[in-house]
Amino acid sequence: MSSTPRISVEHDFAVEGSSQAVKAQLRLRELILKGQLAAGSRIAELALVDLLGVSRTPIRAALMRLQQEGLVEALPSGGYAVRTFSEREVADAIELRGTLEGLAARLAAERGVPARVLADAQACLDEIDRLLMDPSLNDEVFSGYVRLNALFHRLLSEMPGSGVLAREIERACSLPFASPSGFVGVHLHHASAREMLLIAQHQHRQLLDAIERRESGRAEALVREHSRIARHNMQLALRDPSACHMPGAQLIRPA
Amino acid sequence: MSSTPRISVEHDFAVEGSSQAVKAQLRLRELILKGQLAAGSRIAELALVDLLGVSRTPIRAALMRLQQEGLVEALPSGGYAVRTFSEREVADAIELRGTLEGLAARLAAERGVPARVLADAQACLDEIDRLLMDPSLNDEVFSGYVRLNALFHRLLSEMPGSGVLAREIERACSLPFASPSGFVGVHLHHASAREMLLIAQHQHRQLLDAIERRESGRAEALVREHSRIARHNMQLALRDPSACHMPGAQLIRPA
DNA sequence: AACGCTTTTAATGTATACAATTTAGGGAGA
DNA sequence: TCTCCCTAAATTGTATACATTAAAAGCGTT
Repeated sequence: MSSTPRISVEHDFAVEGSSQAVKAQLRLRELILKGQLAAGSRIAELALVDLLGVSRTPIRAALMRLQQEGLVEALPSGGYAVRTFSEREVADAIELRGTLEGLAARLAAERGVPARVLADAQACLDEIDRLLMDPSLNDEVFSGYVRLNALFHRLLSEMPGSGVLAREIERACSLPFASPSGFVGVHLHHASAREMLLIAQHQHRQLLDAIERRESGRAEALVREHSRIARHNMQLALRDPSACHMPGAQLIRPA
Repeated sequence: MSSTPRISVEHDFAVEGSSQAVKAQLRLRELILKGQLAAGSRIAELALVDLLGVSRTPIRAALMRLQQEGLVEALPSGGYAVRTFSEREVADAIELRGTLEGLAARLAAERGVPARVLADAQACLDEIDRLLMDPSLNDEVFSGYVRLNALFHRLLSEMPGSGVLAREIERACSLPFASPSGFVGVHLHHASAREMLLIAQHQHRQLLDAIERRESGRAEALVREHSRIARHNMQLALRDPSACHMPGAQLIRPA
């Protein structure tokens, strides 16, 4: 890459060095996504005190934040429960993300993007190209793709220079199956695995081209179509849940 | 109206009968929007204890919720401050709402809308028509318009039957100047006041027609154009701030 | 007089005790 | 046996005390 990405991915070691509330939030999210808290079940705060080793105050703060993220829902009688999602809700969340990213792409094309950000995005796509030249698609290559794909989408959300929109997109991506890299690993052991990534990468290239040419309508349409891949992958994953080892997949209740 | 609206507007008397945290949230929001807490200033929790008469615990909960609403921002050194908005941020928030409502309109047209909801929306528009027949446009008529306009947009957000999307739209409307009725009172003492409302109402009618005819592209485009009225009103308001008595207007910092 | 350091003050983050509400369980009655 | 109600346990909501950290004021030095 031409420059160091300014936004780093969350790492587990970030759990240390922050406030107890943030620690609790990260640990709780991990517990929910790994399925260690039964989907749909009530979350007892006292149980988390023993489990996380912090008092109820930061736990309550973490639960409120996770509610805003959408991972837990507030019960009418008080307290929280691990949220579950219907197939339609997942599809809607993906559609929502696609629409928001489409808005970002349109505004980026209309307003113009700083050369530095465009260069970063180009370098990110070059990096993905380099990865996809390897036909083996082993786990290392794959996790590299996931990281770079997330980076590209993050750069896209920053292109219009709108904090309001960037925050909204980040919110929409907080659910793992709504995020750009959510269902990307569905075909991993499937023949069409590499093909899908090549198609997605082609859309990445066309999108960046449209933004550079200030073709806002084309940019928006491309992003929306791009999000359909995630939706397609989701439908595949629900047909064969065993092949889907995405964190949080058990939160999706079968139809 | 043909049926009682199932969603009521927030009333002040709802402050009683809820939890202390909700009371604090509503009271705090009122304080911020009325400008009783200086824009951009830090919010001392202990000061709110005296001001609101509740302990710090529900106050902290309220502040976290208001942060998610966007009215306050977390300071890096801890605590919160009353948030301020640039003109561009306000414009982006309006554009965001327009885009989300556009998605709702498109999905409503594609999926179809329950007859009951459509009837409610029609009745709501009829009611607005009846109001606009009065050429005087006094305060009572005007506040009635604001209420019915908010109701119509609420019905729109529910039309696709997507909780995910409805929640997101509600979030986007939580900022008063991003909400559908935010800047609607700008022309109140202006010659073009009634004209603008008539134009907006025409767009309402066309939108509902498009949704009923399942013309999703038209429906989405209409809603986006509809949101441009709010943007236009905002620009008018910033030219003549004295005429703008919208709650929270002082949170917008001049360019 | 201006800058920097130390000390003091005040504010937030956290833990815990208490109150109020909810939920589960058991017993009496139909 | 099922239902309803009443009691008791458990859980959440709230208040408050404590700890930790940031802000501010005062003092000394340059």
